[in-house]
Amino acid sequence: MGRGYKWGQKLAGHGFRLTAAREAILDVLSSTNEHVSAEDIYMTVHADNPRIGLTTIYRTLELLEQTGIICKFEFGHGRAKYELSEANSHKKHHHHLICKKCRKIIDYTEFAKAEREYIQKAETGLEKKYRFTIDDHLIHFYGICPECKTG
Amino acid sequence: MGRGYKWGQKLAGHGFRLTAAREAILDVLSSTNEHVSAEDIYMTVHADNPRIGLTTIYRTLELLEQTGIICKFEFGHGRAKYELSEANSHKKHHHHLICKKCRKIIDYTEFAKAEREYIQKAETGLEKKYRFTIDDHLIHFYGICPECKTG
DNA sequence: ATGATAATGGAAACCATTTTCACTATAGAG
DNA sequence: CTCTATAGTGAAAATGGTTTCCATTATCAT
Ligand SMILES: [Mn+2]
Ligand SMILES: [Mn+2]
Ligand SMILES: [Zn+2]
Ligand SMILES: [Zn+2]
Repeated sequence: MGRGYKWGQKLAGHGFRLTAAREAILDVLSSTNEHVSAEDIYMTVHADNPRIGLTTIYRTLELLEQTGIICKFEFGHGRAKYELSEANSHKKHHHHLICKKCRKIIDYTEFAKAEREYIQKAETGLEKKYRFTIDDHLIHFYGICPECKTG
Repeated sequence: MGRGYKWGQKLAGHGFRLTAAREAILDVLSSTNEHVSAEDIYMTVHADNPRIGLTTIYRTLELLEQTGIICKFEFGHGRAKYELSEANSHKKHHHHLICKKCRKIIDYTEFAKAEREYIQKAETGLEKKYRFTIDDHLIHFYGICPECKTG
């Protein structure tokens, strides 16, 4: 029951195999708190295993997103970024604080109570009024980080 | 004091001219409630004035965004979408409800009180804890619209 | 082992957006 | 009004992240 076991189980549950490439990609995602791009992952994986191509990175990221193992974010900075989903990391449910200048992205988990209240009220109300079935939400705050203010 | 007057003033305040192309683009944005892409705008503008090129659409959208006249959204569907900013339309402050299947986007303005409470609390707290200066936020809810459920 | 299917990598294609560059329109000086 | 500097423009080319193609390889069930 090695490190890959958990992922193997997860993927098998969706009819996929845990290959070396997939494990390498999941390793990168598991061992960072950053929000990494396909190319970030490619470069890290490539250092250890140059046989793994960028195409496989993209394919795997799509697969992992479909199976709910990772989340994809388009912060509007050109390239998509990924992180392990809540259920698959020790990260708590969080939202993002983004510096408009340097593009730093901070996960914050505070204000959970106030957030739950608002989200819950809004979701219920929107489901009723617009007859949507809502299953996800996204909250970003934008501003200037302390480094960019003084710099 | 024609229709373009207001825009002329706004742009002049930033050192820009109100040209025919810019007015045409602002007309499109003013006369829709949808979230339109550069190409949407191009096609509409092009019908009346085929001399206006797509490059100018992109350039103008960037300019209008910089001057705060419009807002750009990257909903993650490949192309950016634009709408007049709050101050420049009769739309109220709103957020978005998005169908994951058909990509329909609904503006909602409900829950303003609960939202203000949460936003206010979060912003204050985040500014204090992370020393950011926050000036914007974005909230999206995702789900399936009624048409896509029955379809 | 064998055949069926899943996974892979490199090259090419895709496609929204940006850049380049030569040209045109305009405002402001004189 | 004319001249000139500058702002604005369009077509074509470039860009760059992502996707598709296709021939090859790995893996699973029999
Ligand atoms: Mn995050
Ligand atoms: Mn909107
Ligand atoms: Zn910053
Ligand atoms: Zn729908």
